Amino acid sequence: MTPQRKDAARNWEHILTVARELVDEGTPLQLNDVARRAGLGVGTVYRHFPTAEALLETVATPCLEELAGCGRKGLTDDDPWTAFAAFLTKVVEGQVTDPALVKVSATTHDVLPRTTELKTQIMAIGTQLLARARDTGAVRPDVDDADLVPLMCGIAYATYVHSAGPADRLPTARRYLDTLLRGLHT
Amino acid sequence: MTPQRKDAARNWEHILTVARELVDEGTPLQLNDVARRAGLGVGTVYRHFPTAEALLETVATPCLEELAGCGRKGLTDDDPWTAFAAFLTKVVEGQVTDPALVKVSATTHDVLPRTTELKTQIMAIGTQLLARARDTGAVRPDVDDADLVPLMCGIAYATYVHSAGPADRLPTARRYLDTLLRGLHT
Amino acid sequence: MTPQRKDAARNWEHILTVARELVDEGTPLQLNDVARRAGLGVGTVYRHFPTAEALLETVATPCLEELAGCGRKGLTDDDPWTAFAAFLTKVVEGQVTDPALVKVSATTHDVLPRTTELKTQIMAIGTQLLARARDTGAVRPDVDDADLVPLMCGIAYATYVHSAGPADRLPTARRYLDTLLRGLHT
Amino acid sequence: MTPQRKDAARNWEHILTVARELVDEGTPLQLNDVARRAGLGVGTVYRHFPTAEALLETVATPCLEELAGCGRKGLTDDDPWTAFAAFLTKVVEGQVTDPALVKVSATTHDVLPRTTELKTQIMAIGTQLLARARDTGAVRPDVDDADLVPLMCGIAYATYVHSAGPADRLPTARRYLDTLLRGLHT
DNA sequence: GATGAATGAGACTTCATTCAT
DNA sequence: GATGAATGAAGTCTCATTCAT
Repeated sequence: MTPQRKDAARNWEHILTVARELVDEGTPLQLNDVARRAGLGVGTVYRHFPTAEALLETVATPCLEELAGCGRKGLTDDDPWTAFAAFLTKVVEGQVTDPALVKVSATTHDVLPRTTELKTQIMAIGTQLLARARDTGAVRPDVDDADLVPLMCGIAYATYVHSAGPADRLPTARRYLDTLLRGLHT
Repeated sequence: MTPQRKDAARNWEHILTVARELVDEGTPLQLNDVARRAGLGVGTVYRHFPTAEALLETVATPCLEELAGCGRKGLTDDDPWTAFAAFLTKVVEGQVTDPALVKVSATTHDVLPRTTELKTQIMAIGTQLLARARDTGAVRPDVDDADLVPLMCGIAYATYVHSAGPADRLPTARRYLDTLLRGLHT
Repeated sequence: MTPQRKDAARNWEHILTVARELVDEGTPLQLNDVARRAGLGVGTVYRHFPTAEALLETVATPCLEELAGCGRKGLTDDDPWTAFAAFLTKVVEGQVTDPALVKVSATTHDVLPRTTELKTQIMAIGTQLLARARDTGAVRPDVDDADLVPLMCGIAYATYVHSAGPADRLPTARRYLDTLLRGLHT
Repeated sequence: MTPQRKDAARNWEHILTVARELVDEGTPLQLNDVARRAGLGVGTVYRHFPTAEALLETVATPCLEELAGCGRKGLTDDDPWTAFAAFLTKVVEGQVTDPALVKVSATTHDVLPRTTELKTQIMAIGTQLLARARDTGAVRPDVDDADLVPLMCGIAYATYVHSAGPADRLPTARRYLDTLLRGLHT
């Protein structure tokens, strides 16, 4: 996936950096835009990322990887409920910090295999954490695995609707998640 | 608001019907599109609805009115918590039945005065219902008035992310809201 | 030309008043606009004035008539040069006071017979005043009748290019005309 | 300003040629029109010239440059009055040969920096030539620098009002300017 | 590989005019 | 006669994508 030639690799990185900036600004990702800001030809951007979705997913990939990592660590945590809650907190924090993550999470259809793979892993981890917590009787039977991602997206969305600026977001999101978790806890 | 002439009134209704369909399909409202589907000239649509937002808000208006009505009735309910919960349920059901409602609710800036008026009413009702419930000690202090709309939008969003088709939506939304309400309840 | 029925006559007047306002504001004359401002249906405006040009010419008519009147009086003036200069001054003052006049004067093709008639009269008067002035030897042979209207339009145009607002216009136009007249005088 | 690639340069020239034709025909410059006539996509025209004004100013640029050049030469002329008169003649001839020039001159707001620069230069030259002529006592104090551009535009406008076709224009304009100059001369 | 010019569909909007009521 | 709703051509502009250089 990562190109061979050194300059190509440099371009690839640069495009990603620019895309990250645009996403963080809330600007819709347009490949032309990215190219202009990156000081590259449109064609170059298209060569590296055939569609805007591909670019968006690539932008989101590191965050997805980090979440997967956190989740894996959480699986070794002794207290199932704490592990579960901590994981969801990570997810929500990620989504609220990174608009790319909400978009990618909310979609069923991915364009990059890597995205699907990571989303599957995260789903699986969520499923396990939920199962473990449920086994200890800490979780009510109201939700199942398929609800986790939607609920996290919902909290992120609520946060965006509520917040004036990026600064408010983290505390708001935590507050909303806490309320939800209390609802889930036995 | 509704025009006087019979043919104009018919067109107005027709445009609204078509817009409703598009909204329900999830298609972004474009006035040209509406015109084409309605078999009307673009100008006609623009005459009735100067912008897509105006049309969207008009589509959402009946639902907003219904919600306001329900809410007013809820204020007379004896049990504050039940009234509060019932109102939020209505709101979420509305949003999940009608995508227009989520969009209109999630925006701060309205183009129709009527929309602002209704949203203000609904907000006021929510505020009162929340205050009454809180006064009886039924509600934790985690949330305040400004959280109600975002949370309802969040639940609707979560529902859309989760659901395969419109059919799943109502039960899912209720389930999510119930969980949230349990988190809010003392 | 003037309609029979009293209400029709009233409408006719009203349309004209509104059109006058728009012209004075520098707004391009649009029959829809006129109708809206007049609180009348478009159809009514169209009935009275089939085209924007017809309306514009009608707006300009009183000024044209006044100019014709002034000119006729000027023909009886004893001093041919003074009469000539005074007439051109009137014309320029009219054009600079009334944007409709420049437009109507600058066009060859009129839509109302009355306009053509008045423009012809004014032309004829200009021709005579010029001839009389020339006969006394007061005017250089540089210009002929066909130059009078263009030159007056040119001065009006120069004035509009120069001026910040309507207030500056009259003195500027007079200054420009004086210079021109000095150039014409023997 | 001119693009690097050969085909792009060709298009740029072609667009300019077409625009020139439209301007000469008296057709208002519309980018769509230009594209159609040039057999190019609209986007191509927009890429080269973001607005109709930008295109119009680019069309006018060569004439403006030539005028600036003439003016600079005129500053070295021994006879201030002749130099002044000759410069104004050039200006008027330019405006009457090229309708773009009148429009660009009559506007205060330019979109291309180059246009502003050239107009400023020409203004400065006019100011100096006028000052020099006035210092020798050759010019009446009736006009000042701010009148030069409006007066030239006025003469051009008068010429367009007068003339049947392009052929008449040059002699007419010269005649009008001569008369004006006589009015300015001591 | 990199470039960025070209493309043209399509969205948005305005407006002169017609014609049903 | 009066009304104003309807029309749709035409203008403006944007943007995703292709392809010649």
